[in-house]
Amino acid sequence: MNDMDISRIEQEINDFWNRQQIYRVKADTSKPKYYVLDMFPYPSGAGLHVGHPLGYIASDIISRYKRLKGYNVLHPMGYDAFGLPAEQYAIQTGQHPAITSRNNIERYREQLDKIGFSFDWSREVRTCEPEYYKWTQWIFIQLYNSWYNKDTNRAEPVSTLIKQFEEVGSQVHAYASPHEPFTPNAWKQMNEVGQQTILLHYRLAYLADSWVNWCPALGCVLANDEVRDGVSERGGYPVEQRLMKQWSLRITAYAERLLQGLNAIDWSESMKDAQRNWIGKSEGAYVRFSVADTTHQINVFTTRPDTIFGVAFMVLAPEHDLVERITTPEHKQAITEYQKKAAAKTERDRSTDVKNISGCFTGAYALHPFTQKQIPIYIADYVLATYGTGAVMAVPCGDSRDHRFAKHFTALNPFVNVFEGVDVSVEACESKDVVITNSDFLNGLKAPDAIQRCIEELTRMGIGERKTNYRLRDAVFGRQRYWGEPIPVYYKENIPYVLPEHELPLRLPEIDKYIPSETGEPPLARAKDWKYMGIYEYEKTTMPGWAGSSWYFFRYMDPNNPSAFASKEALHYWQDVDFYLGGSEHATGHLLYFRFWTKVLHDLGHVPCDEPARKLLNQGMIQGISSMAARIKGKQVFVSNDILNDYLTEQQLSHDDVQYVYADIHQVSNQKLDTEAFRTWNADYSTAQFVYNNKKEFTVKQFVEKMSKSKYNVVNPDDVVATYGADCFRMYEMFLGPIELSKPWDTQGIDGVSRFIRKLWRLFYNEQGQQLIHNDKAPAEGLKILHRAIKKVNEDLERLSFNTCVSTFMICVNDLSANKYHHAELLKPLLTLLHPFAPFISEYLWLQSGEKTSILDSVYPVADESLLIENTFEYPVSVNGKMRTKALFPLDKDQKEIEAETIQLESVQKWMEGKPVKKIIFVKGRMINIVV
RNA sequence: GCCCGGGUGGUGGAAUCGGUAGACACGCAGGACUUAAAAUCCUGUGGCCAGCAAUGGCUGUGUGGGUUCAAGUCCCACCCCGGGUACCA
Repeated sequence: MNDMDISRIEQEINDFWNRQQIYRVKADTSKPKYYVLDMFPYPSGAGLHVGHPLGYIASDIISRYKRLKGYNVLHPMGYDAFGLPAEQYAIQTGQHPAITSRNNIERYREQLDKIGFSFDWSREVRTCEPEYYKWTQWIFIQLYNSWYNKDTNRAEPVSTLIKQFEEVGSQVHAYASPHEPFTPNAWKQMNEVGQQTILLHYRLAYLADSWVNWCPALGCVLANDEVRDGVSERGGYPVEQRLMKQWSLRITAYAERLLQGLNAIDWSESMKDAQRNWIGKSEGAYVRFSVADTTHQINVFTTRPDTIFGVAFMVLAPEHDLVERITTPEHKQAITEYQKKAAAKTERDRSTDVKNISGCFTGAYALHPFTQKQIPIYIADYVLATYGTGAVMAVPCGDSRDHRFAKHFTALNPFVNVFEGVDVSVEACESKDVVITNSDFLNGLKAPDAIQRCIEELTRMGIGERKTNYRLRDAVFGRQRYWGEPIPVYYKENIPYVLPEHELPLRLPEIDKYIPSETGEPPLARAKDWKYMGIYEYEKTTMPGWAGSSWYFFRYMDPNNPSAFASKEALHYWQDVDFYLGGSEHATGHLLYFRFWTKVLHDLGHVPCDEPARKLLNQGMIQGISSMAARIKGKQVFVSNDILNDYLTEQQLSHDDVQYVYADIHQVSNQKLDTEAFRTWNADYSTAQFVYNNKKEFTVKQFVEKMSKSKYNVVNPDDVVATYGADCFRMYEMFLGPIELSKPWDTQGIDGVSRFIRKLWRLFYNEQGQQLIHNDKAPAEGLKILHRAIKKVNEDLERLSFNTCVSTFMICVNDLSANKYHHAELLKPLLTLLHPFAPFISEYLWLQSGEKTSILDSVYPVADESLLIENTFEYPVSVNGKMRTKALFPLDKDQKEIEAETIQLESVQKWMEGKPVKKIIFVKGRMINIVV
């Protein structure tokens, strides 16, 4: 080959790898296993854009690196194929989502194949295939058939719960939904319906009422995302909060273990923080307040029982059960109106908007447990029904929301301040570093002591107790959608029963339209004759998007197993994920559920590991750069953005006369628009006139936003690969910056990587296409160049700094080129070192240099430290902390001598200005600082 | 609002443990080669000031304070941008 023909090389090497089936992996006990996993993509209709492969490239580098280091690497890929966009598309076009999903997957596969990933495609999974979701349903059944035993601290089969019911009745130590207590005898005498109803309160998958955003016009529940200003984003219909009976998973039983488990895994602290905050453990107390003149009690959770003497009012969530019962007749109307207003807001709006304080007095009063004083009871939307007990004791001096509320309602002023020597007139004091006063038996105690003392007293009086609360809520599992896993449940006398395992999968039935039924039921209600055994109604909701992704990593271990979700052998060999890579936006969704399911499966003895992923890396997003051309409103006149102001002045126009329109990113280079391409791109612009700057250029305004078709800023990896080759694309994505940061895609700079690859090529071939590589002994300087790179790349890969690896390769190749080093002893280890980043060219040059087997079977180079030892160091010399000069000293030279010589340096003397030396800071091999 | 990130030249970024700020690239400017262009190669390139020049000085990591012999890095306060906020995936 005369010169580098990248597409031919990539083709040739791809064929070579395919012939060898080089990415097929099997359990092999002679090697240590290493499981590298990417968060699998949702196959959207838009195809892959340049942002998707970022993480896949990084994980592919790790996979190849580990393989070269002797590990048996599992590196699979699949598709998270159930989801809303496909369903939305189906609603609009009538196309079955299975078909669009299949097409999208095909397109994804084509794109992925071009980038040279080492995926073992024989292990591909698709969550929407019955062979896969059979096992998602199977896991649901395991959840349904389990309860959480607080004594053994794990999930157990419901059979052990029934045994305990027979012995101790509802005294069993379990995580359960609230229900009436019962005795062992009462249990035994219950009929089937009664027993099943009780059991549902304990199952890890259970039916319960949950608050949802219900949109009557669309006949479905909406995500907070899909609701804006109280109306649906689609169509603008009103949305209300409604209680709905839904399947939920009892993740709260695992709150403490999910929290503790974080200590044992190598995830970033920020990711762990996000999960810790989400779980939201807080320690405090339950306190029961009686409602004056009634038998009702308001149970509140508080983390600050020490401030109980500062309670100025009570606040219930507008949805709280007691509201109806305690509101006095004269306040009824106002309360009902307020409830309606609150119901129109999403939970997010309610907790976000702290500036608009609102609330409504119920007319009822609670009694202070210690003073028996009357405390007014309000409802307010800042109290959420879903957190704690849905009621708070409001202490204006100690809580900023309560403080704002009190300031807003003059009737609540003045309020008691229970903190000694703290001014709370302007804002609340939330610190626990305070001494309590105005508080009877708590007076003089520090807050932490007062908390303990108060809980003791509440417990003694039987009106409260110590309580650990979690913000984490049970996960609602049912969706009013079509394109998801059917929940394998049927109803008999209104009691849900799960399908027998041997009848799985319960296939998604065909329906005529992908919208709710005429009666407002979920789409599955449209399925004709869809009944269990032809008699019993099936569950009509489907599973959420996260169901299939909560366990997929197990399926990759044994993807085609028809009789188990994965064999015991496969699970035992592959265990867990060693390296997991995906976006940080999954912090509190997927990553929590995936840990939860793993723990449940572990408790039930199905999998060996308790945590799914030992190590996690979050890659950032690649954003798009949008370009907009300035156009004079109502005219076909476009003005170069850099001279826009001058033009406007000249024409006596203002900025209001300017309208910016999108230009396609492909017509723009270096902020300059190809005006001819722009003109032909859109028929509307065919008569456009352009006002150029004095260089005859037309510049556009550019800014960063999410990559999206409608913004004309999508860059497709295929185009980049076609122009520059896969190796260059891979290296450039890594070169862009730290993997975990988000950054806009900009091809400025890709030429540098492309030049690097050509430079590498020139180490092997001259312009005439003659091989330059030879077997002479490499000089010490050459070895030093190589081993410096080996050391740095190894270190950087271990700390996942991919961008600096690329720089290191550039430095190495620059140095080798400058010295005209073409020794095989230098170049061949370099190829192996480079292989994870640039698999095609490294494999090609490897084979061309006479090797018969793949570079993937070569030995990864190890840095020889002895080659890198330096004898001297050029010390930066500072005087009073300012760097003034440099001085070269042997590294083994005595510190005293160096100090003495340094002081004598002319430039040092100059800056010392004759002042006496106070101190000399000497850090060997780093710096010298002279303090005068 | 709350939680989690981030802010360094014209641009992407480097500086791993508190120790030479700007590695490596892009871009730009100048030069070589060429009939010309592309490609390639060489030189310069944070800003300001002085000097013909070598060079020297000042300044500089979002803003304002602080700790330290020494701060991009640590602490306090603030500003701006991105992500999440429980039915988008």
